[in-house]
Amino acid sequence: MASSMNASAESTRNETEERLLDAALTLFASKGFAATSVREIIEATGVTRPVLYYYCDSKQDLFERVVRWKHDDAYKELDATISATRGVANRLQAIIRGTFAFCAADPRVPQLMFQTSFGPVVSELAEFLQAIAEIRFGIVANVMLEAIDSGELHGGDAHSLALLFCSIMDHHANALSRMPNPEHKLTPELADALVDAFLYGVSTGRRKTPQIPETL
Amino acid sequence: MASSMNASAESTRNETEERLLDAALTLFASKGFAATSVREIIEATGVTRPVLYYYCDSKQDLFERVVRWKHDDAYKELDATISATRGVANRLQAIIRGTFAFCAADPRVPQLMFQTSFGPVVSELAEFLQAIAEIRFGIVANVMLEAIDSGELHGGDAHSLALLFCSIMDHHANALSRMPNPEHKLTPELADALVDAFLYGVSTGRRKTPQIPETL
DNA sequence: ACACTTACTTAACGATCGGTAGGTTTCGTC
DNA sequence: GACGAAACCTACCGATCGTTAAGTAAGTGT
Repeated sequence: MASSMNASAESTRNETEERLLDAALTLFASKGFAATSVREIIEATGVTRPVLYYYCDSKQDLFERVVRWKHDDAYKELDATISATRGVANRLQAIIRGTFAFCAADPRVPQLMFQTSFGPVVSELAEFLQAIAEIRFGIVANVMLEAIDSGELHGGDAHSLALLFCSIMDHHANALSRMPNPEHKLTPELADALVDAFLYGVSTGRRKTPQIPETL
Repeated sequence: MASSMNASAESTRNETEERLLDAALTLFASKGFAATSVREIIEATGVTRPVLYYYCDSKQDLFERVVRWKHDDAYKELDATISATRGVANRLQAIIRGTFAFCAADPRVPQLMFQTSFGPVVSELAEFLQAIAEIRFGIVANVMLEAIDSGELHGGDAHSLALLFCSIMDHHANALSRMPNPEHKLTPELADALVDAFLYGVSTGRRKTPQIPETL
């Protein structure tokens, strides 16, 4: 006892609250919303149940805070790198490198994030998660739009190309973060190679322009 | 009642059992394993709870049967089309067209299938689902291996290229099957365009060969 | 007539779920 | 040293969970 001489007290967030969020992140990321009980979360944190409800309104509220917490970090970084970069190749490289670095640093993040877009629908959370996902997608779609307008890209509309690029990026981030040592797999080298594959394809044969139909 | 004069009575499967599996598919696909209760399943089927346990050992057993049921259908079709086709472009086209058609015919299938690989880990099911996923991936990886050996593809090893292709195919199948009217979106035209994008890229600029590092 | 299987029923089991009422300690402020 | 807010506790709530015991009605073979 009396061990928590925490000098920082950064922002208004308590140390207990932080541990609660962190434990919730771990469990929600690996087991999902429905399969994770508040009892598991409080046991992992080392507090009693009313403490959790002292900091959060409900299990759902806790989940949303965990998602927003990590998503906001990722989103800010992404937005900053894009406005500091010119040219579609460089921008896509920045996006995917940043995403990989973020996911490699904490594999729980992609595991949480992607289960919300690929996993089962949690009806209470659907609206909230939809909005979160659209922010991210919108950023990429904007990059594509500018690149089409400037003649750097072709083969589909901005939405289709964004979906294609996010396919590649997200699927790799997701799949590799679930394997052992994701930090050795989600490398800048892989990121760059995937951008090249997106831009130039992997065929040895003569070039041909894809015509992706509008998906929206 | 008495409306279901189903002539087939195929195999040994009872009509009640079939309805049970179908209701389970609907619910597991949309809400996931943990969030779906056996009570919901039996209510949707219109039977009592012991009937479910008459046909299945447990909730887990029911889930595995539902997954195997649909997966086996998809897998057989896939395997057949590949061995009947030559050349990587044609084979990939056959794979993705078949997958899209299968997903468009019943959007519950991809929703169930992908939540098992991208969704939260259900520890009791992890091993079973891992094996299922590897069958599918292995088929694609084999196609890539042959195409690399024959000099049709470059830019990475078979495993990496399979991961890249599955990224594109699976993500589109998943995302579009969750939108309204998936049957109008998961079209052969989209399938073909995605194969082209995989092979030739979407850049207007000069060609360049990607070098995807090994991810395994 | 009897046994046996198939396809169900009603009624309940213990365990766990999310959430809370109400009391206690700690601590800065006046 | 009185006082309220913040941070926590014990103990319990009703609801729902997966699962089962025990019984029944209808057919089927002998």
